Amino acid sequence: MKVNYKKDKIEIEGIVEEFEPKHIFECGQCFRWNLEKDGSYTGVVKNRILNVSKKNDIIILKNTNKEDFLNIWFDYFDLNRNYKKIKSEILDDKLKDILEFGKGIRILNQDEWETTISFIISANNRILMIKRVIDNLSRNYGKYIGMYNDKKYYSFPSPEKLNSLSENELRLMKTGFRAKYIKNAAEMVTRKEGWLYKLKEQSYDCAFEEIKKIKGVGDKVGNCVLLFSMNKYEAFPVDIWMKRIMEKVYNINGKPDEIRKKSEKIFGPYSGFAQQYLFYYASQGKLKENKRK
DNA sequence: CCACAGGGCGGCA
DNA sequence: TGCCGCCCTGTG
Repeated sequence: MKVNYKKDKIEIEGIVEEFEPKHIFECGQCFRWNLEKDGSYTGVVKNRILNVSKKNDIIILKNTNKEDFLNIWFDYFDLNRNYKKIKSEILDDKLKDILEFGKGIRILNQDEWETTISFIISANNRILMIKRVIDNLSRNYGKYIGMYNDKKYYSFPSPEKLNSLSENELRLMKTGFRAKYIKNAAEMVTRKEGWLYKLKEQSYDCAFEEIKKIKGVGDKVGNCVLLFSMNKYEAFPVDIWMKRIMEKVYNINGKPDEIRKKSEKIFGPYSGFAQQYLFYYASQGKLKENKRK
């Protein structure tokens, strides 16, 4: 991997096979990246606005600088990890097409708090709605960061800010029955200072048990938070799509936790990566296409 | 009007 | 423990 720092952008060469913006931002792990007219993606991470695109096998980061690349983006995009190697570890005949379909997926290292709230919102919800609710929260209760391409951007609201809101105010953001869960999460994270951020250092089992103490965080949401913000790659979120694809491809069924344990036997320490390729494939409707053939 | 979508809770056996 | 009705909201 080679990084070139230019005046108005940063160019990354040599990882194009393992970095596909569309697949990274649309595989269901994040909700604050949006497609621009020119095919690039713009997103908000903490209090930064970043634009990502790919041209001629070069990854281009705009609206940033070297310092932020080294301090934030390198870790956020998981650039220290060899995805080619991971894919070769989990590759089998059954996964061949699935890994090819989702080529260039990377698992982002996202903020624990934002990820927790985002996936509480995801319960029994659709991606478009989830994005809308997160946008409502940020626009109304986050901090104004600045403009990019004539659009205004806001940070994700802090635990303290959301804790200061009433359940009804949260409902006005179209959170629905999840409002009380968000309120509970904000209370816990505000009250037990540092609690949420320490989970990253703990074992999967311990972190899983802890995160589920938040109302609205069950097995599926908890696994998402651990996988997408706490480097717990044995996490294996099982939703309806994962049930479908694990049954169809591996003939595995049962309760979510049983599916997770059986999957770990197949994929080992790389379960979380395998999950992301499988989920993306299934949720994009590729399961049905195979059925017709 | 009804089904249902990327779950989880609480009540009840 | 395990099952089941219910929950906000938007879309078809």
